[in-house]
Amino acid sequence: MLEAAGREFAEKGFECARVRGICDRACANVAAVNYHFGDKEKLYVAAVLEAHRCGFEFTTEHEAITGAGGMPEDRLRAFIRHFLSRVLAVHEPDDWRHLLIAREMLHPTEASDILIREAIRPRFEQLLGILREFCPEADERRLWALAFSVIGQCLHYKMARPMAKRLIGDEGIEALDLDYLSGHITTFCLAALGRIPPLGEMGESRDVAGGQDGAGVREPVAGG
Amino acid sequence: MLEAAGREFAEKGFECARVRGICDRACANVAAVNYHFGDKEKLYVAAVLEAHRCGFEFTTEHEAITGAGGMPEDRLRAFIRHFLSRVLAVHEPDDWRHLLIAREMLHPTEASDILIREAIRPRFEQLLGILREFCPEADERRLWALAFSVIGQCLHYKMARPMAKRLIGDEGIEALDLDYLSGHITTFCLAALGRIPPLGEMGESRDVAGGQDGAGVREPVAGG
Amino acid sequence: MLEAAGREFAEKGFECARVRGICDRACANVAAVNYHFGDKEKLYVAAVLEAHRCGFEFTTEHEAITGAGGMPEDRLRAFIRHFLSRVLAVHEPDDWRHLLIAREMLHPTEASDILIREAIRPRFEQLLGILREFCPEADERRLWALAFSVIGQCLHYKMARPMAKRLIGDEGIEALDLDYLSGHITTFCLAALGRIPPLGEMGESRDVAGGQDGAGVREPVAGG
Amino acid sequence: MLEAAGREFAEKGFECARVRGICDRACANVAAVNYHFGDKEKLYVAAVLEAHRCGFEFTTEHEAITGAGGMPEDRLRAFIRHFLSRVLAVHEPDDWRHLLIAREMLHPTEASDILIREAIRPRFEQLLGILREFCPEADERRLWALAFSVIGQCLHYKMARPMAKRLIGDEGIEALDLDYLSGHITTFCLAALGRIPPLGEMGESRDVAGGQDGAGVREPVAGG
DNA sequence: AATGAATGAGCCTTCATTCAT
DNA sequence: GATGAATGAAGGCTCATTCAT
Repeated sequence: MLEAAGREFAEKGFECARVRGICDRACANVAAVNYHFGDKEKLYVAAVLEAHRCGFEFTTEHEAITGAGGMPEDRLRAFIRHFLSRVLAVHEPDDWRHLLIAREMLHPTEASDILIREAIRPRFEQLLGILREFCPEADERRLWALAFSVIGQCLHYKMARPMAKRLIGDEGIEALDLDYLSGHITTFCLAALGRIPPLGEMGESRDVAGGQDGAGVREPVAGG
Repeated sequence: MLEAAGREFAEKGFECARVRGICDRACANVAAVNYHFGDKEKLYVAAVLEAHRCGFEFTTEHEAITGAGGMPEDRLRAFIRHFLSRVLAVHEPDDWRHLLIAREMLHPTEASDILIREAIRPRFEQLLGILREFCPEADERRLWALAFSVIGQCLHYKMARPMAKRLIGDEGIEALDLDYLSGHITTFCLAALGRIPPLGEMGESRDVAGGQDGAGVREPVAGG
Repeated sequence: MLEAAGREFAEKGFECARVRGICDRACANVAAVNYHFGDKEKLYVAAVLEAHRCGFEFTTEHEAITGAGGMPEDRLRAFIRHFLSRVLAVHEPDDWRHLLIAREMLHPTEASDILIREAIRPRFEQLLGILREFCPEADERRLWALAFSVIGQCLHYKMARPMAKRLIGDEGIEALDLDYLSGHITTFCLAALGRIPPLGEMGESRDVAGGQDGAGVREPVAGG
Repeated sequence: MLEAAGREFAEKGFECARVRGICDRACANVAAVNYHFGDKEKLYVAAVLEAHRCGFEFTTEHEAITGAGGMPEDRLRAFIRHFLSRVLAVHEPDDWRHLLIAREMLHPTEASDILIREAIRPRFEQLLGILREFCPEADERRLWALAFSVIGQCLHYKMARPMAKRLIGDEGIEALDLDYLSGHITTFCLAALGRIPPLGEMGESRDVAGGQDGAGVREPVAGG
């Protein structure tokens, strides 16, 4: 039931989702949602919170990977890759959870409160923590801007994907896969942060000693 | 009328916008939209194209500013500032145009065709041109990724603003104003591209000799 | 519900019938028709088919009466009387069924397909069969014309009744009741077919030895 | 304008006719009908009366043809042929006048009053007069029934034509053209009235000495 | 005089919700 | 406890009519 609701809400949004559509997916009666959840809106909140549990698992898992015990570069690389993997997963057919959360980011509802508190803010703080290691004396505002620069680059592939697809074509989009993009964004950020030579300054022959995922930080970039 | 429609569509989206709501805003009869535009969908397209005219003016103006005759750094700085100024304008009360275009980016409709062709693609190509000056030997894919890194950082403040507001508070958001953000993003990108010293490597006392807009590229960043 | 719909459709036609009107008659909600039948058109088809069931019963009953085992004269007489009884019933207050079928005859819709196949064509073929006994060597075209002559005389009292009422007055119309008309039309046809002395040639005193229904074939006609 | 209105009303009926459709046909403004006629209904009446003028001409012409100075047989034959020619003309594309009048016969409106008085009743009385010559001693009721038998046979090809087309096919309908049908109906009636040998009693070789139109009364009918 | 613009009533349909079973 | 039937509110759209020009 929550599964069905989540899919419908993720695909069509709250307003355009039809309770009949949800009940059809769940092979349940039309009255079921009102019976079990009282209300379409309450069902939506329930679905978001269901999706959030996944986010919580993600956070936990995330911390295991990007947790405090490692080089900042590695932690940032892991963060970006992990975050990006979720972003790109949105458009896989059965991943309604992240799509639903994405909708919440654009149009927060009351369901967002708990979502932010338990899933999003922890990751955000974690990213701030990583960035603070790069720029220990940066003030809060700078850290925010840096964090949004990281997040923005990743999230863009979720938010503006349909438009991007029109700009560079289906093949173009597919060429920008997880490996390539996580490598690119990590490189971009680390270069900006001065931890690796900047892009555009050196040839494609730059050392590519690698990221955990083979799409390492130092892969060749555009030559200058 | 288009004004009213644009606001309603921008606020609520196509499906949830009510033609009655539009006509109320416009102090017109419910039948007015069908009389003047045929139906709700045609009105939507008309509103998007109306919004696009602004984008077209923007492009023209843009090219004057960021046109080929200057240093790549200056052109990129101008691009980012100009683009960001449009992005941040979205949430001003009477700027429904950019919000509507943002909706189109998430869910392209038939109205997007002309929008992309005449407004978005030219800007995109322009950005690619600027980036190509930084990385003359980069392949297409790299240029795309770079462009999306630039655009993503800017667009994030439109796309995820509600969520960001919850994360860092109203005051936090207001602190990230046009001057600060355009400076930050330009710095971030130029550093990544190796045209300025990277962030995080030097003190806040770095030379800030200036951008045209006073929020110069080389303003102090996070200290190291 | 079908009752209400049938009445409304019969009275006003498909386009002018109002689903609100139907639901009012049926003391049901406006949404009832869409709930039960999908939309107005499907309801119309359902109503026509409901009306058709009566036609089907009629056909069955009809065949029992006019079936092959009898003199052609008797079979034709029975056919005419039976057909005419249905025709004249149209204007009884609660007989929407035949009126609805009459509408279908003027403006066939998709509902007509089954109607023709199961109700109208069998009767038509039956009449052709009867006529063929009178004129065994007639070609198809002649039989069609004969059949339409029979049917046309009967149907006229349904089709053009309002006009006829204005021409000969209410009393005139009422004088042309089932007994009289079935007698007249049968006489007219049989005379034309040569089975009885023609009208206009003999006095009103002609033998009236009777039809099964008392309004026999050979009743006195116009004197000569 | 009346031309346009007449066509639209004839094709679609009063309710389904659209004043915009009428004005489009007439290349006039939407407000024209209300300006010139006050009202859709008043325009309808005007169109019917316009159509009636043709009926009046018809009556005049008719009387010239079927007028008192001739054999009753010839006058009846002329009446049937003339009437039938109008009936069959209904389905020609530009003959909206008769179609409009036909609509009035099914659903008389206030426009019918003058129509009946000046166009229909005279013809009806004329037919009664002809029939009275065949049956001089028949009472009024008998004459009415006879008249309706004549009219009904003719009118059937207007009223039930769509249904007939489905029963006997397009080719069947086309085989029943004016010559054939006027011959058939005249024969049928004259035989019923005893003025010619009945149908079904003699072979196809019967003498066909002719009607004015070559589709004479005595053409071969189905043999017996 | 004649028209383009605008209106309000009304129609069919959809949908979340409720009710009786 | 759970469901199929039914409801009323609301939405988009059409159309004859009116109004200001």
